[in-house]
Amino acid sequence: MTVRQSSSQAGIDMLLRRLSAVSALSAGVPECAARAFQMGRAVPARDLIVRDGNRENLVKVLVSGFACRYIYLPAGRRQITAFILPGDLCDFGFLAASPASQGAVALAPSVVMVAELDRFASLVEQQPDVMTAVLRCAAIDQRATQERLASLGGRNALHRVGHLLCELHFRLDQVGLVREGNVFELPLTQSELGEALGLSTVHVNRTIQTLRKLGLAIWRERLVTLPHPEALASLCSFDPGYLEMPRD
Amino acid sequence: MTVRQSSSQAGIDMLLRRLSAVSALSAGVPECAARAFQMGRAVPARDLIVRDGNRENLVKVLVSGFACRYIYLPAGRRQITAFILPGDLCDFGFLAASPASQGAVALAPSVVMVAELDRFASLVEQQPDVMTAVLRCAAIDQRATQERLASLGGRNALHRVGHLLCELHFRLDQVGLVREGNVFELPLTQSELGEALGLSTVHVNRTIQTLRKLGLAIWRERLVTLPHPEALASLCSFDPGYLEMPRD
DNA sequence: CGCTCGGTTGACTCGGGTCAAGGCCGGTGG
DNA sequence: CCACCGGCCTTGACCCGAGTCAACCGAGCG
Repeated sequence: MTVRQSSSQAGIDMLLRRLSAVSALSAGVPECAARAFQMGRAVPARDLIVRDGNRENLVKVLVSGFACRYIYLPAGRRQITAFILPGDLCDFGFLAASPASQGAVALAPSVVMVAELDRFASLVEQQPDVMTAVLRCAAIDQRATQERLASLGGRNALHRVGHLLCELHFRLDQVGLVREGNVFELPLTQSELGEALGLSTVHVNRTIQTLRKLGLAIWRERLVTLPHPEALASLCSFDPGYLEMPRD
Repeated sequence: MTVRQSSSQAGIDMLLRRLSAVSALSAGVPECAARAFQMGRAVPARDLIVRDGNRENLVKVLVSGFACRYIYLPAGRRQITAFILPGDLCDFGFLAASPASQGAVALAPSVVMVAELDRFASLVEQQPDVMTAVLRCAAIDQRATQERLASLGGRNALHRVGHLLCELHFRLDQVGLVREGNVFELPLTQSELGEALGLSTVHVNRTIQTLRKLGLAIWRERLVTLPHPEALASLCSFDPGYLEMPRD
């Protein structure tokens, strides 16, 4: 019972951290949100979180772990279109009353928290701030996709990898998941990185090594360290503007 | 006076064509929409339609012509993230009460129709169908971005160009802008195509020629002809699913 | 104990970028 | 009216970043 309580609370906390990074929330939100969402469910690595084309009428939030959205090219190649971090909504299809446009899959053992769409709708009705925040998250998601498009269109391998590391560092920091010394967990394989960046596994590997030799990023045993985040950001011309909402 | 009327009517028509391709609209929509929007304004090629980061509180619809959204890489390279066709909304930033995430610029002489945000809000209040349709357009826009991401990540030049031609053919057809014989206007330079697809101008040129030699696409004098749209679609594995909403 | 998966390395290839030059307009100014 | 100029398209020569193929290593696991 206590376990369920605390586990559920952790999920709500994470969601609130994410939402409040994006717009101010009024005082009643935590309680209302807690009523809308069910307890988190564990999802093993590689398990589907959202099936492509579904119509479940559920709003899903990643509580912990690591996930991604993807689409398949007919050639069999999988293109990762977005990384889903703790606090993030897994899919924004529900906003348009449309089926999920793409699948989402856990890349590491994860916990996912779910709300029925009608319960979420009444949450939003009581707490309009939440709607604003969610729409802003969707807008940021869209911008991040576009930024990655620009990466694939115009940056070389080194800049792509570095830029993505900067993005993940920034986003994880927003929800309090970066440790002392700019260290964070990155439970991805190099091949998955490649699927997101349009690079082969081999080349991702070599690029990581270059970054290590440059002293700009050390990635070992699922842990990434960025010794000089500003230097890396400037090398890859990473500007977090696209991940934030301007304060009014 | 009559000119204003008819010109304004053409804009509303185009918008309605686009919206009703995506979800059913109730009978009152045309009249309400006509009240919300002002008459179209001509925009010469290369002029800005939306300034990056603005907060104009305007909803803009492209009535005729051709436009794109873009972001700049610090290297100076411009990445085109979306093509805006007649009937399309130019920017979805207003949905999140956020500034425009990116600029939009006319690529050909165009006409843009504008609604004040509060007038648009009352249109949406009276006609909730419009909100659904707009959200679906935003969702489709997002999917198209992801599809292009997959193109840059996993397709070669021939497939990228062919796939984009298929997409434009499909979308122009949706709003009635494809002529007999699968001919449509494409007022773009090859360099602009390259900016959207992450290819150099030179290579776009060679690729177009290959498509012509294959008899799959003839592009000359701003006019594109697709002699065998199905053959091109199958070569590039173009599946328009991502541009449609499933019928309920 | 052998198998699979992820990371690492080397050798080779090739798609597409870059540079450079020439041709074809359409616009502009003398 | 013509000369000039700047976009845009086209072509050729050359080069390099990244893909592919192949092999090996270490760790976790049935």
